[in-house]
Amino acid sequence: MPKIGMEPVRRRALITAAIEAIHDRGMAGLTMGDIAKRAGVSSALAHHYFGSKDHLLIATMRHLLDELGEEFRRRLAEANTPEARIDAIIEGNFAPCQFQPTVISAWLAFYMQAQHDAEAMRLLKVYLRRLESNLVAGLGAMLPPAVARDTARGAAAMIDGLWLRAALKATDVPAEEAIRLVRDYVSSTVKRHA
Amino acid sequence: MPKIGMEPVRRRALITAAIEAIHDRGMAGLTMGDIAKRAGVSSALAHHYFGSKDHLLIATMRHLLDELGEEFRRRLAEANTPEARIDAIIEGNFAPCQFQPTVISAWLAFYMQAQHDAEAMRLLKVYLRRLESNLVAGLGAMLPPAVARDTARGAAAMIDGLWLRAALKATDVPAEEAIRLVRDYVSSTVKRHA
DNA sequence: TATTTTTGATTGAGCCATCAATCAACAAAA
DNA sequence: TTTTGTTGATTGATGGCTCAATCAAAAATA
Repeated sequence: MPKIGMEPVRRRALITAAIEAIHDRGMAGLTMGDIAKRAGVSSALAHHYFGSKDHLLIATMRHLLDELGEEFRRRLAEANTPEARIDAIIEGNFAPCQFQPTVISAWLAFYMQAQHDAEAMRLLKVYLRRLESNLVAGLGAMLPPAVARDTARGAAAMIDGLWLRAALKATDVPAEEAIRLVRDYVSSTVKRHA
Repeated sequence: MPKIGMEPVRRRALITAAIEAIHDRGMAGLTMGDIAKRAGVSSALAHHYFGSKDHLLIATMRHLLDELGEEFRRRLAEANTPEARIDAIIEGNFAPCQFQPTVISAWLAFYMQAQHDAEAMRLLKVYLRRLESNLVAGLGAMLPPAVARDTARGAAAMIDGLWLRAALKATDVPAEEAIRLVRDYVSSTVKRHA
């Protein structure tokens, strides 16, 4: 019973399916057929909407960026003090909808892809710059510029590292603990320079 | 002009070639033919020595682990104080031979592979545990147990995150700066608890 | 309202290229 | 001549992508 206006629904479903497929097949074993099957459609339809596997992947990455960006926007809108803004960024990174095995795997794949795909690299830099500038903006109000930049880099690195580790569940570090670790790092640096 | 005793030479060359191929083709575009060509041999020879693509990949991962382990061993052998041991671990992670785009890409691929490959996961856990226990061992002499564990996790995460960022050269963070960031984090935590 | 036309949604079948893996054969050292 | 090193040719399977055809809803027309 095909209805009209299916395009956005299918695009969404295929992107979600791609994220899942990346998670449990890996980039090497990723096929359009598998993705399409997970989305409940034929592989031909996936090609119809995205043109090619590469395009679907790029769209998936863009989706990840958008979701995370939206998460930040929501939280930053309610943060009034510099401290609250820092917390918003830290907690945004570990929000339940982001801090999931499938999503983390997809981000990992994204990082890999960026090494040999110019568009992926471009998108990734958007994320990196946004994260760092958000952190610097918050920290700038509490620390000397040089220290603020260092701390932003350290915190950003710690966040990414905690993501990486969460991907494997090798050492089970739940979101709350991750948040606490980054927060402690930042707040102790701020206190030291008070 | 085939000589005798080629096996270790070929194995080495193929593994290095695999690391390079992963870096600039990605896991998706990785082929035995490409790897073999980079190593200057036929793809048949790669199969002859490794049996299969999977085996070659596992051997490559094992090689990465061995190299890093050796780096640690060398540095830890000359470290007498707890402080020196911490430094040895931090600096070992950013040693020139480790902190290279190709090697970092391979580690990234390794992380991804671990999500759906049991052997890769097993190997990766070896690395994670070794890093964390080395850090905890050094920090235990200077900090209360709970704080030592947290700091070890924070430092380990920061190290991995700095690696991740170095992979892209998006935000150019040279080794010395990375080392300084992690060291500052650890030393300021130690001072705070002195 | 009934009928025709149009159009978006969808797929099965299949082409074509690629690639992992195998094999038979050959060259050089021992 | 046995062993080790090596390759080109081959194959079987797989997967990206195309295409012609179908189907059902919407729009247009009578």
